[in-house]
Amino acid sequence: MLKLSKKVEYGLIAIRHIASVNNHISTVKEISEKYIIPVDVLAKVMQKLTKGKIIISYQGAMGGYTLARKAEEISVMDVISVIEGTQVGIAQCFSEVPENCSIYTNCTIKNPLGKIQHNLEHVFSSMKVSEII
Amino acid sequence: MLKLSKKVEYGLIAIRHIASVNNHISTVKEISEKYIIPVDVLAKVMQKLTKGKIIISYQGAMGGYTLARKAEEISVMDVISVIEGTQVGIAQCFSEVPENCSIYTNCTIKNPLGKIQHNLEHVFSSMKVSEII
DNA sequence: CTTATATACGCCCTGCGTAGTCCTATTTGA
DNA sequence: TCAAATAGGACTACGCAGGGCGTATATAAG
Ligand code: SF4
Ligand code: SF4
Repeated sequence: MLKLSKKVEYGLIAIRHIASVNNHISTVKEISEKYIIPVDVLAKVMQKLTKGKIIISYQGAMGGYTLARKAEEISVMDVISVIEGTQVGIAQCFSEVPENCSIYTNCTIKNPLGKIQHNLEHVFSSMKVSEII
Repeated sequence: MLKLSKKVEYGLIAIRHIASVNNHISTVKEISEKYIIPVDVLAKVMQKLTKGKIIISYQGAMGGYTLARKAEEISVMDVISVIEGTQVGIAQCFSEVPENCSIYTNCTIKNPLGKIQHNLEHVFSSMKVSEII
């Protein structure tokens, strides 16, 4: 609970790696071997990051990935939300339509939790990839 | 992912309820009916909160629960860690022995994540139950 | 001393999300 | 044409969240 998924961690490691080699093109194979990450899992993470416009993919031989923008402009929050796909929320009513929660109308803590949610988002958004190199 | 468990939400709702009736004794039945919470689930949550010294239980007829200390002295973090039992950590290496993570030695992001972890703990610790009434 | 009302606590079931493997298609440089 | 890469779907194994049940124990009230 409250734990980041391995996919997110793998994504951060990969992005940090690319940034650390001055944004030179890097392959999944290279990264997965260096950090001992299952290659298929990392591959799909990279695909999501590509779709999320965080990295750029180059197909074919000599292909690989580079960052789509500067490391200072990529936040941990960006990475999480792109990989996770769904809206990141500390509670169901923040990540889906509120009415999905069966006790929404009776819930007395959604407002205070909203405040926490806001603070959480700030923590994740203010940490940029450039700070983790 | 990154979501609070229902148990934690139920615990917070219950504690807030007891605080809102000026710490008068409240029963599981009463709370579960008022907020439409499965009674068995709430019961076990209350038992954990009792063991964690956050609330006090009174057994037998006319029994129930009251807070063990003032609402200003109960943080959301207290509730989470007592209900969750295990150490709350944003990543495996923070909630269990670090060596459990197979890539611990190669991991380049554990330090920055540690900073986030610290900030997170601060967010949860600084929100007290007295603020959610 | 009996009964009704509580908490205490263990077992089990079900669904879903996570992590991972395998396989195939497509792109592209040499 | 071939080899190296990305793209992406199908499938499995496992653990945990959420909840349902059954039973034991404590105690106030009659
Ligand atoms: S409504 Fe209350 S209980 Fe339902 S998800 Fe939001 S916070 Fe949790
Ligand atoms: S070591 Fe790196 S990968 Fe392993 S848990 Fe800690 S942060 Fe995640």
